[in-house]
Amino acid sequence: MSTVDGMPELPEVESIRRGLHTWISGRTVTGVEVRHPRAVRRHLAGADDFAARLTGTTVTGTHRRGKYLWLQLDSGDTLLCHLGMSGQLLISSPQDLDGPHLRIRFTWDRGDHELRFVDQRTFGEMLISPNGDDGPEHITHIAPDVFDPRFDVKKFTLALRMRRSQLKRALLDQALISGVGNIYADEALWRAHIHGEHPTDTVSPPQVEELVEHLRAVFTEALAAGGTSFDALYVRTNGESGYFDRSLAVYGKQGQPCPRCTTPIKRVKFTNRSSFFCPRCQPPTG
DNA sequence: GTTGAGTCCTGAAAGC
DNA sequence: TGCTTTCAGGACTCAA
Repeated sequence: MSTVDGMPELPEVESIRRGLHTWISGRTVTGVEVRHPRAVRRHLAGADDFAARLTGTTVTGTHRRGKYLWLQLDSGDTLLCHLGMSGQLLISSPQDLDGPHLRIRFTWDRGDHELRFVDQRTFGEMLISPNGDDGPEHITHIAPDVFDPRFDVKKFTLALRMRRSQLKRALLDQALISGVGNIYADEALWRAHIHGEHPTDTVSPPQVEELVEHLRAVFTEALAAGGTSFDALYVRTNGESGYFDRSLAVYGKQGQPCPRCTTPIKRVKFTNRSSFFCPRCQPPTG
């Protein structure tokens, strides 16, 4: 059996954003050291340009959409970040050992702490993106998440019903609704008693409203718990692991009793990953 | 418009 | 025991 990794989803990213805001809002970047070029692979001008354009800028705000996090800079640009599978943003003492997966180090005008982008699997990345009317220009295709004031459940329902796809697949499409990953998709679908393979074009408006409410609830609970963690890959900005995994009902629980009806949770293959559901509470017909 | 396969990468687990 | 192979997982690209 392979390990189940806890990848940063919306609650984890929001938890990190809040931690970052406290530490670096109003601070000026004095140095950037890119330790691995892959960490800035989408910053096409390269690591040196990345460092040069950040050095001397001041952080004026911290923002998030879905799983993307960005720092607003006084230069008019944003420092955009996606944590990928295993990314961490650590507030570290300069005396702390670097560790093998340090990708980028930021130093600040107050030299008591530095920010470290640490990422074992290097699926995470950072880039400088111009700030447009709709946030960083590189993520204009990313839909609002369920906490965004611009999120419109009626529009979302309409978009879903116009698709000829399956519900879980649609939930993971960041261009349709952002911030939902494999874990919370399974949890919200279980709470809503809906099978992930339910056709999108026959899902009812009340079903979508209920699903969205469950997404908000599961995110809120995870955020209160500090994020989900299955192993050492995910830690908050101060290095503490989250612990929401104790509250998960179905994700990673194959063979264990459904918390509602005690039917063993099933695991099925889903586009190179896994889906977990209760075959009784979430019948395939929806 | 939608799906599926491939790509990136690491390390744990499985297989031999 | 120790080596090799397999695999997960998000976002993106490309082909069908």
